[in-house]
Amino acid sequence: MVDTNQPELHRASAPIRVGVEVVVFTIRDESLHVLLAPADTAWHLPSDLVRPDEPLDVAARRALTDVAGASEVWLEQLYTFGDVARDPHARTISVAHYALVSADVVSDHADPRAQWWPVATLPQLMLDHRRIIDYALTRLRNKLAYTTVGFQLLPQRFTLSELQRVYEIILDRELDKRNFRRKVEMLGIVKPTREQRASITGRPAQLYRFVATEAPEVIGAPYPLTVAQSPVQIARISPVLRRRGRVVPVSPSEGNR
Amino acid sequence: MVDTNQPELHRASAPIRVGVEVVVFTIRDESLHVLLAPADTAWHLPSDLVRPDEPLDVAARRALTDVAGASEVWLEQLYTFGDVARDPHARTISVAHYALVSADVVSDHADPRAQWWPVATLPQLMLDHRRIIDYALTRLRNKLAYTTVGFQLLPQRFTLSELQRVYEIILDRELDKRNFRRKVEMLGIVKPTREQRASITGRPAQLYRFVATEAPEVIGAPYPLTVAQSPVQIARISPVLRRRGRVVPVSPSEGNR
DNA sequence: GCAAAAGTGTTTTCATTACACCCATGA
DNA sequence: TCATGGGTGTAATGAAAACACTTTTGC
Repeated sequence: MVDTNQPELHRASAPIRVGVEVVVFTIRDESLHVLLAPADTAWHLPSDLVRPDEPLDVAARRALTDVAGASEVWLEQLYTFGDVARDPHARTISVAHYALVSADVVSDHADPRAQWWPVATLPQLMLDHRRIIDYALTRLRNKLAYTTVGFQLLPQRFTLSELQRVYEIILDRELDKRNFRRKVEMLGIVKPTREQRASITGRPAQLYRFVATEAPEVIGAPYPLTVAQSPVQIARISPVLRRRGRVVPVSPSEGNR
Repeated sequence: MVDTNQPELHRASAPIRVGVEVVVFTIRDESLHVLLAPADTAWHLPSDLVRPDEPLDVAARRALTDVAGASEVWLEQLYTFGDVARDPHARTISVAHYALVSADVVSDHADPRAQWWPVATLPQLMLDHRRIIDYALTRLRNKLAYTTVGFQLLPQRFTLSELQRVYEIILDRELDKRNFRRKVEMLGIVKPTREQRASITGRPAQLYRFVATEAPEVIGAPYPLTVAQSPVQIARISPVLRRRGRVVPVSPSEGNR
């Protein structure tokens, strides 16, 4: 809150618990997976309560590390879920995050019971975690089209075919090889390395690395996106209009573009 | 949080305060304004603490109503600011929202000391409220280009020139009248009414109303944005690439597109 | 030599842009 | 009649989409 100068506006500090949840995405076996940990009757996202002396992202990174092992991964705040009844035990608001990891980063989990689940066939989930995953997936699809987040799902060096597969898997749609390569080339966001990768069969592929682009700030950091936007549209998203009334209940904001 | 089945993962409930803040935008005098309330030495956003028995959006709407009077307005969650030091008095995380209101809706404030400030010339602000406004503005600019939020800043009936002015003011750029009208026409998101508005001088203008479009869900609601996206691009945003490293600190996620 | 994946250009289509004049009204 | 804002169409540009064959390697 804010108005420490206007104590009359403030009510007694409320016993609301603050937690973080992390939807950890990776690509394995040609499909998008989410990391889940088992509980008694259902699975759940990596999560924890926020400590009084730590920022939200640190809590999220800790939750992630406890389950996945890795912590040096791309992480972004997603949305804050605060329904009164979302956790029947105690009023708990959850600052949900999502993370993207390369399959080579987290092969061995810190929590051995944790498992990767394909987003297409998720198990029974606790509380509102299904909804959180759905929203994270929506956000990921959106951001994939106008940012370079997709690279976070690949190792440092990758082939253009691998990059294209990332896009195809997440967007769930085939892309034209030549158009894709021309676009990536034109954007100047990859650079060939001196290495090639021998494929199991067929011609060896050139290995590329991701290369940072012009603008001063990092995707995922909002405030510095002062004026100019809309970078890196690799795949056009189908133009469908959305309906919309005049007064709208607040709910997970489509998120941020 | 989640794992009520794994109490060992949980730490004692933390004394963290949960607040909401609302960036209320409107257009007046040909520029975008934000509603602020005065405190001793600085101005601040409408805000309040979240009560244990209310959802976040209800708290936000209450904070809004207390200051602005109106409550039947468009409201969306923006981002959750949770830096440890953002409020020196007590650890307080703030679930920031933004609201769009038509100038005709809030002429008389509930709090008579509240004032509209042009976003271009804001006064001294409390805590991190400047940053919250900056981010809300970024989000608004982004969403304006691919959603129909802009209509929330207009009364029920409006002229196409008024609509165009909304876009020009927020995007801070002139738009071509014919191109703008063709686009709006093509999108089918406005419908002429039987009324006209006599302008102070010159030809009377046709009044239009906003009309909902195809897709099943409401903008601002994320999870139902299942697959298809990218509607209503009224103004193209300049194509600038953003730089991006591999590991990114979490910060106000550009938000959601 | 053949199976398998890598790599490479051109044409069509469509949306965005740029651009200038007539119309209806009140004073 | 004139000042003011409302209203209208067409051509040029540029990005996205569609489309098929050659190359390199291992076996």
